[in-house]
Amino acid sequence: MLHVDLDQFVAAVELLRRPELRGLPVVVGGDGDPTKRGVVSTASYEAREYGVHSGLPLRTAARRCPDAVFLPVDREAYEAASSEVMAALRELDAVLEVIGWDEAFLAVETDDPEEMAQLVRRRVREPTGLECTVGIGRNKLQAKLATGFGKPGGVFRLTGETWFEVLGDRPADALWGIGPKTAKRLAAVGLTTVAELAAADPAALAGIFGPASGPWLVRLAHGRDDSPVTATPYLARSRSRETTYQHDLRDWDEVRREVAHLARRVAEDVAAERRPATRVVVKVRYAPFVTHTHGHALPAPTADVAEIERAALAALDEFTERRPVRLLGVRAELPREL
DNA sequence: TCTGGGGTCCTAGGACCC
DNA sequence: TCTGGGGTCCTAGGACCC
Repeated sequence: MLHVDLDQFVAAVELLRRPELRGLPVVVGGDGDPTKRGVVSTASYEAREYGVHSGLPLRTAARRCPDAVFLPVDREAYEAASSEVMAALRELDAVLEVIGWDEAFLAVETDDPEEMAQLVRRRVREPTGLECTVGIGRNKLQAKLATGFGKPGGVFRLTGETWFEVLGDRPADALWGIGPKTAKRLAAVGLTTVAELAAADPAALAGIFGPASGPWLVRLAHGRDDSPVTATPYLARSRSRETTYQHDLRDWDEVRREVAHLARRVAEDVAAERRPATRVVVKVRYAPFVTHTHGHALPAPTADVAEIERAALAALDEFTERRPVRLLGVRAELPREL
């Protein structure tokens, strides 16, 4: 299994069309104005030296790195670049599973995976000008984790034999699927490293994390993963639109108008899927960042704009608090099969 | 550090049914 | 008349990922 991950993808796409910015700290996020509400999408390696990283508030990024060049997010440009990369990968003799804008798995049959990985890097670089890192593993989990050790612009292999040597002493949240919350709960029961988690009793963890998640955490720590690489086209389970407002909304009539607007945009996306929505959910984040959702199954599946808008407004009516609103969102759920 | 936007999957609790 | 047990569906929230 090969895991291909583009290096500083969003920033790299921007540098391709603005070569004069090469070598400078570049931060892409929001509408490019670091005084506004928004977070960093991607920071160039130069900006990362200043402690700027994805998810950091733009205002904080500007404080840490005042000389950085701030650029607005240009989704279409990244989607176009992503399509070029995936098209190049599709030329290879392998099963390709796209897992994001800038990431994919390749299942290959080869005696020399390192050579294959270097071929992948060339095949991406030649048509696109973009650099990537390739992780090699016996399964997707190993390959995905290997990539982190090859960054940037390298190749790294992880196997069952080297797994604990490389990862055993790392914190549990080095694993793909363990974040800060789970790491904290694990630490509370004395499990801080990957090796410690691997040695834990799956049944005991089932009691803490649930019947599926508990045993899965232990398998994860062993680097076990039997999920296949699937080239089957992706079928979205939901479509959503949300907006964080530059200034909190205080007028509930305006809140209603905004929800109606988001609902119509979601309905357009749903119609484009050529599948009806089965459920509509409204999200409200109040000014102190407290977030709630309300939603209902639709009486019958529909892609009708007016019905989805009506369902969203009905869900909004379940919110009785009239405090200032920071974010509104509308999500439509789609059936698993057509 | 006043914390985006678009997704996925899992869990818990209540309703409801037999 | 103070109260079983199993199954399924619905809803809200949590956690994680890119």
